[in-house]
Amino acid sequence: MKLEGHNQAVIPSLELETFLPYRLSVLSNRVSGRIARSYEKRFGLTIPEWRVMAVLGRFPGLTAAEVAERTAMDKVQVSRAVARLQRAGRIEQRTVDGDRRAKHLSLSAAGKIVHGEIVPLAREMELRLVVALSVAERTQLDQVLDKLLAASASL
Amino acid sequence: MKLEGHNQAVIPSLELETFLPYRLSVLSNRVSGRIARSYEKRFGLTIPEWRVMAVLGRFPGLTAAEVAERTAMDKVQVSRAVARLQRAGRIEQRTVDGDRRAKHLSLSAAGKIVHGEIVPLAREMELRLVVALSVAERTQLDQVLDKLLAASASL
DNA sequence: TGATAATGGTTTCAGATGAAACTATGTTGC
DNA sequence: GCAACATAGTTTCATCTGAAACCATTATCA
Repeated sequence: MKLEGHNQAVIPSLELETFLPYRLSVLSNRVSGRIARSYEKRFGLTIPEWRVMAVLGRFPGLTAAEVAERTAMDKVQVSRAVARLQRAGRIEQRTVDGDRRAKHLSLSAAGKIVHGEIVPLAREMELRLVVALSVAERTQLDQVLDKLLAASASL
Repeated sequence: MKLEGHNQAVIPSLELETFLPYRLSVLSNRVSGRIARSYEKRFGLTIPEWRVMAVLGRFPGLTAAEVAERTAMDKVQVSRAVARLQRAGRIEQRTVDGDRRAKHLSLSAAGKIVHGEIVPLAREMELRLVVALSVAERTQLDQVLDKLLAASASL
């Protein structure tokens, strides 16, 4: 005997607004998009280009493959970003004897200047986001993100 | 008098691996990508198409503009996703008298079947992610995400 | 050695994308 | 009623993208 007041089958539905992957996606797209627009306007940089610059600012001399690994970009993206950055004179490459395939990349003087201007800008954006959180919440967020990132690696 | 053991200027650098927007982006791309691959393979659906189906599964009869609003997609994306879904016979549209511009969309019978198969799959992916967290952490995550989403809206 | 495989990186090709222009329908104010 | 504007949705165009094919160099090993 049915207790429901109707005979419609219960369809499993997905509430996007409470679905974690969706929420992450909306948040991430908004934040990255916002930051990207600001340096796109000022320096004509795309997100991949900026990522390459960010990582080279910290680890000069990486090869394209190493950049790809550290930025979670694929090698095609890196190759194209590097090509554009070079045309714009923002990075330099140098071949180390031993392996003539690998290009060791680093920021040029001009690139360092751009890098130096964007970093505070990016940090400010991050700050504007986390001011919404208490100190305790920021710690929680970091820990939870660590765990989720680890879990996501083995999906 | 300098205390540092070197005279190199301190260059503000950005540690991508601790930079919140970056971490969010990596996590989100991994998760969405993983889910997307699974329904891409089985049903040939793209992310925008799946999002449209998800929201129509829950709110049949929405117009394209309303779908766009609920999914955080733009109207072009929705228009194209709808076109493809229709070609594949997964949604239906109906014009309500009153406004002949608006198309009210809903899943077709075939669309409902696909929808019904993907939802558990998506939920399982979400589950595989959050099992890495304690119950308390899940609550924290939800609250923190609420706050970040609100903050990100006014960046 | 020299053949085969592996690696670093680039190019090609076909499809995806977003911004802006466009078509069609509705609304507003006179 | 009708000119001007707003809205729903589509199309166009130029650019971006990822997968696979590709080239060059280095490693493996019979």
